[in-house]
Amino acid sequence: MSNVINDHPNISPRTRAAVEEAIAALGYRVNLAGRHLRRGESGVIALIVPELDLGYFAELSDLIIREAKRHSRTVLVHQTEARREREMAALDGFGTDFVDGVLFNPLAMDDDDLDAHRTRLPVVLLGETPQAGRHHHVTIDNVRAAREATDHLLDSGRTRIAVIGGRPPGPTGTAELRAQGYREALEARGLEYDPALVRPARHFHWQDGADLAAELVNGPRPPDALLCLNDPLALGAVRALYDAGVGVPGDVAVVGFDDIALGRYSVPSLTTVSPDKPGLARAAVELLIAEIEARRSGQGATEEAAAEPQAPVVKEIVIGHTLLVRESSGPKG
Amino acid sequence: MSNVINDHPNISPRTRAAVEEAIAALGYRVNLAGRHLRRGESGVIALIVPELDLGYFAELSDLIIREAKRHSRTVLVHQTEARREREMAALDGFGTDFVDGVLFNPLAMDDDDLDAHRTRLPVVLLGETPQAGRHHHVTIDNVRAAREATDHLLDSGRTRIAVIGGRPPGPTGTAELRAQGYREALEARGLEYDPALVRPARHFHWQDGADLAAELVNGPRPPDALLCLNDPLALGAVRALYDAGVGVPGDVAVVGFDDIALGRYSVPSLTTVSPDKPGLARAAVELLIAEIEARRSGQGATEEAAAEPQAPVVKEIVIGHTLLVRESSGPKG
DNA sequence: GTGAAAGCGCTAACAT
DNA sequence: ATGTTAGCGCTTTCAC
Repeated sequence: MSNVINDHPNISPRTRAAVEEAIAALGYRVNLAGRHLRRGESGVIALIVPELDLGYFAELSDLIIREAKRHSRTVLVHQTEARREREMAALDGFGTDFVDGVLFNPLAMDDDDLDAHRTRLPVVLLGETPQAGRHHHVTIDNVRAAREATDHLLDSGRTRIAVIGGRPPGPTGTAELRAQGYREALEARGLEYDPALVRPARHFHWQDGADLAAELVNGPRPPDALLCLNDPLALGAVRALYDAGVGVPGDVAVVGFDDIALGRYSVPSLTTVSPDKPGLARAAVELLIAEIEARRSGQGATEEAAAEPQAPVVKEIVIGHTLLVRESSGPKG
Repeated sequence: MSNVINDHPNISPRTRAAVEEAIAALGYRVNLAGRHLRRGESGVIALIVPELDLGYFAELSDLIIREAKRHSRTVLVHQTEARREREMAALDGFGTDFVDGVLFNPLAMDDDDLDAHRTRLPVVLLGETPQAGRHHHVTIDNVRAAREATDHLLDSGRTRIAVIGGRPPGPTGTAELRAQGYREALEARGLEYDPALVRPARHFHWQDGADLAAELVNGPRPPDALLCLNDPLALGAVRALYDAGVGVPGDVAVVGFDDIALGRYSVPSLTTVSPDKPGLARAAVELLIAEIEARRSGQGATEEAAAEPQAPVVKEIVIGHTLLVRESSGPKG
């Protein structure tokens, strides 16, 4: 069987035709197990995300799967529920064994965890801007996005803006970066930063948004705007405000992040920061595949080069974003 | 290396300990490619669904992945966008090659397609009640569920109930079965069935729900209730009614199907038919794995048995459901 | 330009 | 109870 040679070298047209006919006649299909064993590459990449039903990750997964297919790869999706142990396990454990590389959107693991964690696989990080990463990563400019969203709220006359899902500004993680953008926007106008307005969320789900919004509006000095660090939090908040008889946007404006489809159809429709998801999917898949191929050919190259611990070049790709202004941040009433 | 033998036969405790220590010391991990090639089984099953960001399928996928992991299997998720060609391709094409079996939720393919389609892989169908299936399937009782939902609307004083996403009652597919349940509920009370009230949807998305609801309430004889065949359609409809100044549930009641998380937090919260998703996930995975194992051992058994075209026993498992009554179908105002 | 053969890492059958 | 071995289907190298 010289048929497999088909893929690359030179072959006479007649033989090729004959072989192709035989293939069709016998209904032959390559056995991926054999190929995988021989090549050491399965053609499968893993995508590790917190949770698919957050909307954002469902949409992103879809785009990544399509993009991977364009490159003849299959995608295996793992969910971590944003739990640190599960993120660790997904990077290294069950299900990672026949995968060529990993696209990873960490939520619970921080920079230190990531640095400490040694993986034999190529990894591309999504949605974070890790401080001193050993891995490539692709992300939006979270600080700037949060700052723009906050500016938008300030421009529309809001003065007490709470952050739902925020954590004190710090070097690590999406939440901190967005909180930092928020703080910068306040400082640029000489406004006071009130830590009481920044409320961390554990799960970034509807329920957390609802609970935190209820707490805030029932508190001593209620806010007149909510900067919610993702759309589910924002939609939960909207629901809680409705229950509390608080008008949106009349009494309180609400802004989210991620632009999930539902925000367009909710009542009121949701103002949100929309990352360029197709761009993100494309960049991430291409970066990962490049890394996989680099390592493969890198191995065969110089012995000395192979002795190096890791490729030293870490790429960071910043994806564009847009603030979509919709009903939930309309004029104060 | 006798270590691999570990898995099954008898071995002395001392040797086992020694081998395990060596494994730990060397950081050895089994190579799945080798195992796959040798065993002819990859430990991966495919899950083929229309779209993850419909909420329902994201939640279901999550449950199925968990369930599969309990059985030491990994799940590969494919999306078909409810397009017939992509459903066909997913059953047989790229990405199916290193999979031991398939869980398939068809939307576009009908009974005939399914019967015509020959797959070498074990298949379990989800969410349908195919007429003369060659495959196992697990589903809810769609006729009864739709009938209960319709009864609920009739009980609350509604008289003109439209079906969004419905297709004329017929033997095939979820939509037809639900429409049939709707019709039965009407007939049981001697009410007239008005085909103009049954509106098919192409995509079962928010937008379709919004469009169809708008059409209906702006029509000559607007309905006072909407039976929407999934939750996204229902949420889209709610949004369109709000835009049209129609009160929910005051003027029009809305009911959905599938119980996606968002329906609990929407304004108003959504009455919906809630299938027992964990039960569905469990039954589906167990059925598929049983089938995979049956075929594997079946091959080795009698030569004559292997000559039979297909195992003749097709199992149908019916999963429970509940009607969750929430705000969107409250009293008429 | 084409065919032959070795070997990827594993498991199941067999020999010890 | 343990060690040895053949061979799963593919790709790559090498000989023709």
